[in-house]
Amino acid sequence: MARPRSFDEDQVLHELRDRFWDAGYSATTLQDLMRISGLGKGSLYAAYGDKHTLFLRTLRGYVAEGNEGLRRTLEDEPRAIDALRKMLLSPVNPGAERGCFLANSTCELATQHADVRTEARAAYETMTRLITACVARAQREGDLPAQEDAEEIARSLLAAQQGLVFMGRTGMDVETLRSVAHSLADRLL
Amino acid sequence: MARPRSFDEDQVLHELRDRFWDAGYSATTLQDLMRISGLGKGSLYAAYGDKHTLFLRTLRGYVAEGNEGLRRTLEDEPRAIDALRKMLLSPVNPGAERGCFLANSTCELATQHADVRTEARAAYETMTRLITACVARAQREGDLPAQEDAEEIARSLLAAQQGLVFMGRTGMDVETLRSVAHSLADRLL
DNA sequence: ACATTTCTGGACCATCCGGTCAACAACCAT
DNA sequence: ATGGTTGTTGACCGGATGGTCCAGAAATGT
Repeated sequence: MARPRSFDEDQVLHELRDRFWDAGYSATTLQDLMRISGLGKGSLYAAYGDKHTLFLRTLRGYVAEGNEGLRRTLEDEPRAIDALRKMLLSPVNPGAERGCFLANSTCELATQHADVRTEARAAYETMTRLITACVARAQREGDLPAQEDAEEIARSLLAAQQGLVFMGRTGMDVETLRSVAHSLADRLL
Repeated sequence: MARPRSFDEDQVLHELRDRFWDAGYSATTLQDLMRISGLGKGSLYAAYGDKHTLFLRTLRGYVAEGNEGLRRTLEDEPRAIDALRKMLLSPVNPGAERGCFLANSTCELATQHADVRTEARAAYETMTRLITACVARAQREGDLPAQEDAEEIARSLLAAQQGLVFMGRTGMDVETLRSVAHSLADRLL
């Protein structure tokens, strides 16, 4: 039929996402996107639409991957309590200063872009559901008190985890961060 | 000697801060700042320096006020445990979607502007010290186990509080937010 | 080989950006 | 009243912005 794309759409999307992640939405210019992808303006617009649409695609891709990763983390672990602990400790890693792409974007754009707010809320509701299921499993396995509300515990865990993500974003050193994470895990689980 | 300022420097600073708060740094233009303050470009530059310097002044003012407010909250309450509870619950209010100016700014700018990162880290260290002192008081008053590390508890509380601030920023409805906050308070205090 | 269709790159556009500057206005001390 | 000093304003600047568009390149099916 016709000439095919000369680049891998998903790979470019990942590279551009990294830029949005590190620089934020407003501070990322079309020139940045061109330089990083190696594509011309026309190609970018033809493939992804305008800057905001492109951004939303990278964000949605990130959320989808994150949800899938969380689901795997929570289901693969033999003991649910260990999975929850792993989830809570996940913000502790050498790349913590980058924070979370979704969280950064939410903080930057939530007031002005309703679609980002919607995306964020949906993502955290999904995560809450996944974590709630895992909490319920931990209760069945006898590792968490069965009389407590599973969703309430899940939401507390998620909030605590987001707090850790944020402390990482401030540049808190990994050792302190790890200590706080363990402390929270001990108190909440 | 000469002509005095025709505007209140601090009041203008507060108005401009609100704009940075809601729109973020990059998305706030000089035109916005002019429109909101009612001042010309020259006046803004003469009074506050360039955009970034002006932004840092609003941020530092916010941090200073926040620290002072926290200090008062923690010291005024007769029982330290009540003060800590109040602190943890403070992100629950109708204006929660705005989030925290410092947190929003950190998420947006931490990667690129070292001075914002520095400001954030300093602010959270100060808050940690204030909270640690209050935790120690709660231990002396017999409301928290005395053998635990006060700073560790303080950091956990601060992280949890920041997590709540963030959940508010996502637009989580106030009732759910309050429920999570109480749940965290019950588990951590 | 060719025609068709799509992709590609860059020229082009109007607008807006942050920042400078000089002319003018307002105020105070004398 | 006047002079000196500072504040204020808006015009102006070079460059960057996001976005459009078109001429030509490239790859496919025939």
